[in-house]
Amino acid sequence: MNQTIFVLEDDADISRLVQHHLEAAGFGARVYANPSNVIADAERQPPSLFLLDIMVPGGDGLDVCRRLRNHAALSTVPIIFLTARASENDRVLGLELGADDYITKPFAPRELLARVKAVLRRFERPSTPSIISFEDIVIDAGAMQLKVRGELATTTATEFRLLDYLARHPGRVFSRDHLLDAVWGDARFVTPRSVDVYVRRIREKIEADPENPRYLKTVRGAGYRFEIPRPVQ
Amino acid sequence: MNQTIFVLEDDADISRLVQHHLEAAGFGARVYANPSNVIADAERQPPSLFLLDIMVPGGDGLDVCRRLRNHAALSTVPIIFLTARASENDRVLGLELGADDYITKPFAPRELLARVKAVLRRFERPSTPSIISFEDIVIDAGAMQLKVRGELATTTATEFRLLDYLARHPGRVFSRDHLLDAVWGDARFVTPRSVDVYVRRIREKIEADPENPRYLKTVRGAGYRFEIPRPVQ
DNA sequence: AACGCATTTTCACAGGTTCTGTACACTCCA
DNA sequence: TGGAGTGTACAGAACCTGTGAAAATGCGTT
Repeated sequence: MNQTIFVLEDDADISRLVQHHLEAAGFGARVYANPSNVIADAERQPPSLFLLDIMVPGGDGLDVCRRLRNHAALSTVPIIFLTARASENDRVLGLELGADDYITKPFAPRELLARVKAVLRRFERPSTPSIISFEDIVIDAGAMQLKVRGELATTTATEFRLLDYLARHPGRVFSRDHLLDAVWGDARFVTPRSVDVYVRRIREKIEADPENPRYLKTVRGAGYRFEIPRPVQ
Repeated sequence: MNQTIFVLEDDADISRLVQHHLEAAGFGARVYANPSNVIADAERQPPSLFLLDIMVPGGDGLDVCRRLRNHAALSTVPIIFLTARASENDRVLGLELGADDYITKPFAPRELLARVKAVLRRFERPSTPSIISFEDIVIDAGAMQLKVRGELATTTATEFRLLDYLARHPGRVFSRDHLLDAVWGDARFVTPRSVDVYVRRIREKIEADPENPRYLKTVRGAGYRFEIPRPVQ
């Protein structure tokens, strides 16, 4: 996961609330009270989504929206508006400027999260093929199923995500920290050594000889690599 | 999905908005500012739906509607009108000419999508077969009936929609959040745990042994999957 | 407006599975 | 041989799901 959301909101109470719930749901959240900072930061590191209060002193959210939509690199990042109930006009204006959804204040945290997730899901790029296969293993991400030498192998969710991630970038070495970030996602506090444990369990499931792995190789001092096996000579 | 929608709308802001949201929702969208082009194009490749602005310079949407309805090949394609707020008259006229729904401007994207989907659902051809069946259960979406091992089983609306959705994508794992989005729709914000409750009730109805489901499987840490059962060996 | 019924939603708990830190054994390389 | 890096076993913690029941909601009828 590891998706970051930029929040533009000048009311400290609300922004704290929003930040808290976003983070509790596993998102990264950065809160801004000032329109110009949002865009500057976003240029360096585009977020997955903007949550913009329509009314912010010093240039309003509508203005930010307009600028984002005309911004080459940021025009595809979805935007959700936070609007006060009454301002029907603003709302419509926001939607016409290309916002993707709006939430009227006051809002329930659950609604906030539901809308955020729904918009993110809509924008999620129609990803890589659901099935990737190698010589004797097949990874079906859509079905969350793993086949090894013809047999269905059972995996836990984390095992599957880790294997899937590695197998989708064959040949590349990933550090434990990187894997924690990519697979575990949320800013959990997990020891890098846990990765070892999962690697072992995956090897037990996919490798004919877990002691001499063909696929999931250790790169000493660096991390792990999923390797496309060369035919046994 | 892969359904295309033709949009007749001369206001560039609005048409961009509409196009963007239709595409974000997975539809193909083609925008026209000019009535005659719409019909010409539609003759070559009929869309799944027309979205017509009632007021367009150079022959209005009402006129297009009339011509479409009298057009042999296109008379069955559903039509939704976009109307300005006040013009009650236009609205009535549009519906009398055979439009299937209307949306008053200004509108929320959510409303647009909801209406588009609703109309498409109404017009859905047997292209997505109304009946899907497995070894010992038959789901008849048209009749909203469920048959289990020959017996008619009664279901509530939500139970049926959930089962239908899962069964139409057999083998795929869906998270609770995804299911809420797909089955419950846009208006409600319920706990993901509610999905569990419905799954249980569906199992009680379709599974011979609800404790060991053959069809509706739990994928721990991920969600649920409707599985095509393999013959018992 | 009030009522009853069916459906939907929430909640809390129990039981089971999965996750994770730790400790220690092992391997590799200088 | 020593030290850093890696593999493994294990047990408690954390998490997830199923379940029963109650509360809330919706809906048509009286």
